[in-house]
Amino acid sequence: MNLIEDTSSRETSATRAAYLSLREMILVGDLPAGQKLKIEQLRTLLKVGASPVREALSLLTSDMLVERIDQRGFRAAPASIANFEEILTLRSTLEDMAIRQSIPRATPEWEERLVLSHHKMKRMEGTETFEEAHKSFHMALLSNVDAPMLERFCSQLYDLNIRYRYLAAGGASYQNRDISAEHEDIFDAAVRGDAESASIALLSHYRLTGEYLKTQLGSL
Amino acid sequence: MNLIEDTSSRETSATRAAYLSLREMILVGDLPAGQKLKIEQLRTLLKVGASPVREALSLLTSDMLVERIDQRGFRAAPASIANFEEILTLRSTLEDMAIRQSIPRATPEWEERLVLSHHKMKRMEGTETFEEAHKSFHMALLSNVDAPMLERFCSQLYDLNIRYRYLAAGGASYQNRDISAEHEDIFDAAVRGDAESASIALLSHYRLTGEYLKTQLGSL
DNA sequence: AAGTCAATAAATATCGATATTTTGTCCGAA
DNA sequence: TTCGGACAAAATATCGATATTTATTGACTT
Repeated sequence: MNLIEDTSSRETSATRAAYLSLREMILVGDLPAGQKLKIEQLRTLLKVGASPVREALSLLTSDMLVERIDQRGFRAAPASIANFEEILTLRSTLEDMAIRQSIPRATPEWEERLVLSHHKMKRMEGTETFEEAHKSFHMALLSNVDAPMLERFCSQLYDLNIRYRYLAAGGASYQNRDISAEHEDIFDAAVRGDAESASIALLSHYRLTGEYLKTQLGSL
Repeated sequence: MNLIEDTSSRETSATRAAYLSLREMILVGDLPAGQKLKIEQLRTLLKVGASPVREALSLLTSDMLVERIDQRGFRAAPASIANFEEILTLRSTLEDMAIRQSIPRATPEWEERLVLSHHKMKRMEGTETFEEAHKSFHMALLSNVDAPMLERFCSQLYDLNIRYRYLAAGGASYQNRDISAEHEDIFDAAVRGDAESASIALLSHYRLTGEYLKTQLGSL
């Protein structure tokens, strides 16, 4: 009897499931930066064998979220102010490059993607799925660049940055800024086809967020 | 009795050995771009179990030398002119950034590293270890940048580029250029502390190599 | 003859057990 | 007390076997 996949069937491989779980746990801080990641411990936590766990951890080294020390296992990538600043610098350079390539190639489909993701992001403000929508918006901005590796780098760096947002979230998170307005500026310039303004607004957005986060990250 | 490691003892883990072998095979083209990489086949070739092979392949996806398709195994990353051009563009941007940070931070140690690697590279001209020395020289130029991720990106992109050199090596490899002189220019500017000139010379070196390689890559 | 579906073959993914290496601890000698 | 060094415990790395999934073949229907 071929049971229709309704409840318990596997959507994907155990490795992929483990990869996604571990990644999320590292991003939000359930697995703190620098922590040793013991195979056996994760094996029981994720209810899979050692092989998928090891493979997932190996894949996470791609994303620079996990460090692998030969013969000595894995650990969650350490966090530091210096690392945060490097992420910020690289992100600024690469996203600048990407958005300046993306906007001039504007197509109706791209504009629609942009409008939609911007709308969804505004709708999600304050909810727990905002993070996801926020990333979608930022990636949509760059999604028209015909450069897969550049996109991948930007996505990686975006994720690395998220971790620091969660790390900073402990402090009083009141910000003296109107973030929606910043997004609006980027969005407007992009739709208008003004790559120069869009890039400036985007980088300003990152710089301001970066400076704010740094004040909250004294603990590092 | 603690036998000194002389013949058969393992230098490192099986995974690391497999990783290095596979990487080399992909770089030089023994495993052609786009080819399916079957576990069993590699398992017997490398004389290790399936786990280290899978783990090595997972690690190689970090380097963008291997693609992983869930539930459908691995394949050597495809090659194309577009990919080659993207590598060239990213490399130019990132190495420009790196060398401009690296040179102003010059220290005696760094200068010595540079002099040494440059000397070794000249000595190796025409030999089979030239590739290695060439990479060492280029990495030494950037090695003074206090930005681990940037260094890693540059190193990755360098390796990706190597593959195209091997792909192009079939054609008549006569080049109407004096490559030693180009290296000399970069080296002199770097030692002199002239980041601007060094960057210009470096990027010119990459651009010229890129244009030459493109003429040899018609087959893609 | 083309397309579909079932049966077979091949390859991937995963598990459980074991070997190897690293880490931690305790004891004795300087 | 401290520094090594052996022993014990823990964790990693690896293997071999098996379960799942995907790819292939070939008969059967239209």
